[in-house]
Parts: sequence; C-alpha cells; structure tokens
Amino acid sequence: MGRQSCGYKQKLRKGLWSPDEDEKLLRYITEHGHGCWSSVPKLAGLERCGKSCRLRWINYLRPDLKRTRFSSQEENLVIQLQSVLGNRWSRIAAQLPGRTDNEIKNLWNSSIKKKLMQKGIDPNTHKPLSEVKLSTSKCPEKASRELDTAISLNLKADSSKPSLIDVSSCKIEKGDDNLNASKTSAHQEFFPDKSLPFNRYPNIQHSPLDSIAYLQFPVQQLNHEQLELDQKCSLFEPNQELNSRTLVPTISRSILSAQMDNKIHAGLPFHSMGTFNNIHWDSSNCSSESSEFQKKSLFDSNVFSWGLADDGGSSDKTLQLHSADAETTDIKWSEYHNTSFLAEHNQQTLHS
DNA sequence: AATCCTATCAACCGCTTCACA
DNA sequence: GTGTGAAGCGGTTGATAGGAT
Repeated sequence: MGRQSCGYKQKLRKGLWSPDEDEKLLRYITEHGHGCWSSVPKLAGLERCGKSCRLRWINYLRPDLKRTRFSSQEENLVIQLQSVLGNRWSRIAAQLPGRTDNEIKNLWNSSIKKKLMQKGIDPNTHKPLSEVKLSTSKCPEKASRELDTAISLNLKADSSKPSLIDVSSCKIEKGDDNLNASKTSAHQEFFPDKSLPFNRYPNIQHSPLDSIAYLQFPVQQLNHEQLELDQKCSLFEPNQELNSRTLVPTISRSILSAQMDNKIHAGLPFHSMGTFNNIHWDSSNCSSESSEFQKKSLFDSNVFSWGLADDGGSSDKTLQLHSADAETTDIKWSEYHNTSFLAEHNQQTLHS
C-alpha cells in the first residue's frame, strides 16, 4: 500500500488555484513569511495542504518570477546545464534567475528535447543520435524507440536547410567526475563573472532555423564540483532566500526599485511590484554577508543583460531579445491583474 | 462548425533528503 | 543510532488553448 497523499486526513482542495486562494496565500506570506509550510494553509485560511501552498508560491506567486517566455539564451543555458547536471532541475533553475524548476522541466520536456532531436542530437546524452544508436545497441528496444522518435522529428524538420550545429565539437561526457575534476583549463570556471557564459565562449553558433543555438565549448570540463561551488559562492544565485528554510521570502524596497528600473520589470506582474513594496528583508537567520549578497546579486548584477560575444551587432540582437521578452504579455497574469484583489493591490500602489 | 491533435503548463504524487528530538 | 515530520525534488498526469483537418 502506497503512502497517503498530504491531504488524506481532511477533505482538502485540489486542482487549480482560484484567485481567491491566491490572494489568501499571497497576503499571508507577504505579511508573515511562509515559516512552516504545513501550518501555512491553516493560518492563511486555505483548504489546501502545505505542500500545495509551497508549490503554488514557488511556481507562481513568488514576486521574483519572470513571467516571460524563455529567451534563446536561457534555452541555451538550460541545454548546457542539463548536459552537465542531468535532470537536476532545481540545480539548473538555480542558475536561471526568475525561473522555476518546474518551468525548466516543462520547457525541456515540451520543447528543447524535440528541438535537439530535430537537430540529430540525443537529448539524454547530448551526443549525435548516430553515436547513441551504436552505444545503445545493447538495449535494442529502447534504442529503437528513441531513434524512431528522433527520426520522425527529424523528418518533420525542414531538411532542406543546413544545420549549423557542429555536433562533433560538442564532446559532452557525463558522470566522469574524477576525470573532470582533474582537468583545468581556461574554461574551468563555469560562469565566473556575473554575465552568462556566452561572452566567454565565442565560438557559439546560432542556427537560423530556430532560436536554439548549440554551444561549442568544452562542456566536458565543467563539472559538478564547479557548479556546486557556484552555488555555494552564489555568484549569481538568485533564489537563495527561497532555498533557505529560515529566511522569510521577502523582498526589499531597494531591490524592488532596482527591479522596477530594470529589465526584469517587464516580466513581472504589475501587482507584485506594489504588493511587495513595503516588505523588508528578514536576514536575521543568515549571515550579513550572505544577506548582503542576496540584496546585491539578484538585480545589481547584469544577469538579465546577456550578451553574445560571437557576432557582429550582438548587442542589438540582445536588445531585441530583451524587448521581445518585455513585450511578451502573459495573458494569465493580465487576467489575474483584473481580479478584484489584484486591482485592490494596484490601487494601493498607485496611491502610495 | 465540429473534431482531432499537439503543445504547454499547473499541479499532484511518491520518493529522498534534511533537521531535530 | 533511530524515528519522525517537513521540505525538496523529479516524474508524471490532467486540463486547456490553439492549430490543423
């Protein structure tokens, strides 16, 4: 007999969240922080389990979420990180400010996987499918299934257009940490500065076929230790406050104003700016260094100003991408914005 | 206009990890 | 060292929207 789900004791609501429930949760966490998730529903007046509340907050209500489509740079980054980390979505999400593991997982499963297969790359190994076919011949059924999928996707793709991807240069090896750990190179740091790796790896090729570009840099030299180091050092760790059990998920006025002045602004639902305007950081349970960093890292860094160093006019492209992102309206949020409680929040914002 | 198909996304489920008594 | 509850994670499912037929 399997384990009971979290709402087995009482009759708890399931399924999609209503605006009313969102309001309750948002109000509660805004005022009190989440604290112990299992007590949140009771205290917030919700007939949900704590797990559900946590998920709703993390994946939807959090004020620092981007609500825009993934940019091609973000997709590239997901591909790169997945090649190194595998399906560790939360780890990957930690490197993408404003993105959730769920979102990235969905992107991977619904979009990136297919795009890679269309380009003849096995999404599991990041190797050319022909290689994968050979190496998986020990398990013919599975290999055949995967290959069939890949082939059908490949056929759907426009074969008349040449792919610019040089798969042979993408020597991605997973799971050989010892080997990786021993290697040093100019590329050893993963993203050593606040920008994304594209500046550092100039031989990126962009396919005109779609927005996916496949990087040509020595991915095999990235390793888990380095990524863990990145996380510990929080070079551009965006969600540290959310990973912490002790920190109240709040946002400072200074951050908020910076946020409102910067590009991230465009992706945020209007109401969140006002809603969180009067909240302060509760850093009582973390070191001053880390909290200071948290304040700085998210918005003071240039993580949203990704540049592509490879091409002429890249900055123009980047700008275009950003503005395209900025113009992406999230229908759900705009609908949401019109609900009563959000309208109320917005009014308050306007009056303050 | 109706139906089918596909893509996307939100949410759930069950397992693992962590923290604490 | 062990038990327990909470949190976190990744796989999976179900609902829905939009496009194709």
